[in-house]
Amino acid sequence: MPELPEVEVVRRGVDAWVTGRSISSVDSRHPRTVRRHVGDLRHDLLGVSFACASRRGKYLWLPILEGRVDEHERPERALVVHLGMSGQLLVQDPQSPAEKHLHVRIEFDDGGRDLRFVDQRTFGWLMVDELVPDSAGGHLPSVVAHIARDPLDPQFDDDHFITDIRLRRTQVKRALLDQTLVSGIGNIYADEALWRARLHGGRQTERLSRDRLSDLLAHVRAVMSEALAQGGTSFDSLYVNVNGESGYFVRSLNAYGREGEPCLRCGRPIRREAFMNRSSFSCPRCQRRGPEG
DNA sequence: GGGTTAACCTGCGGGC
DNA sequence: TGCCCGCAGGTTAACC
Repeated sequence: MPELPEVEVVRRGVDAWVTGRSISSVDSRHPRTVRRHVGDLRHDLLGVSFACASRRGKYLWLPILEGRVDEHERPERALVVHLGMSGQLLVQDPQSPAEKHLHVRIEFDDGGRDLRFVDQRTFGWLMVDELVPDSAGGHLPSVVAHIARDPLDPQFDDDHFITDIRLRRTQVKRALLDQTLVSGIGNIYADEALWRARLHGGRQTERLSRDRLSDLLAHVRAVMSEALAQGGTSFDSLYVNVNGESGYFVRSLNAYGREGEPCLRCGRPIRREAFMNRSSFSCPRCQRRGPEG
């Protein structure tokens, strides 16, 4: 399940392998994968090259350089990628066989490794989109404009976030998963940050103090930074970096997926509850629903 | 208009 | 062995 740390690992890999190379062919095999794209992906990408890969939350994009690589050219379009739940961006030897769920393959005129979008559940997608100005003088794809900055973004405004989340008057886990409030957090890291902050996800945001929310935000940053350092979280082959390798952070999870196992702080069995059509994992003693928790 | 829910999708594991 | 069902969850359209 790619959340911010996993997407950042992929961004770094794509950036290292793909930047500056000229595209010689585009093979799009699945209509859902480019479903948001209004033009012809092949027509839009043939002959162009990519500038340095960028990311906001779980969205990744490769700015398009229309002509020869020129550091002074300001890209006006980008190839935007969202991995969904099971999407993978792989950098492969052109001779290696097609993956079972290979949906898009991009080859380069230097004959080196190609770029492949593989996705079992087809929740992921990619598209070419125009770049629009952001609030800080930079540019980002228009489809990403409604997404909030992520907690690892140097320009993330903590005070603004804490004010906004309290105004929402909703449950704190619901708010953490709302990408328009703060981006990059999915079910796994939401549960992990809440466990570290000793907060139950069902607590109402307007009843939490600014200090409590600031502490939660610090835990969000900590758990994501640690996961990033370990290459992300992998439960199976569904999440891998561009070389097909899994991360190791699953070994460091304290709550997610540990139903019935002892809490590493107090020893009580971790509970699983249904929440927003998915599962939430928490400690019944450390993370109480009441205001005293 | 903002909060909430269901649908999208495929593979896997458990139960029968 | 094979079938059926539930589960996994990011995003968004539709609903309240």
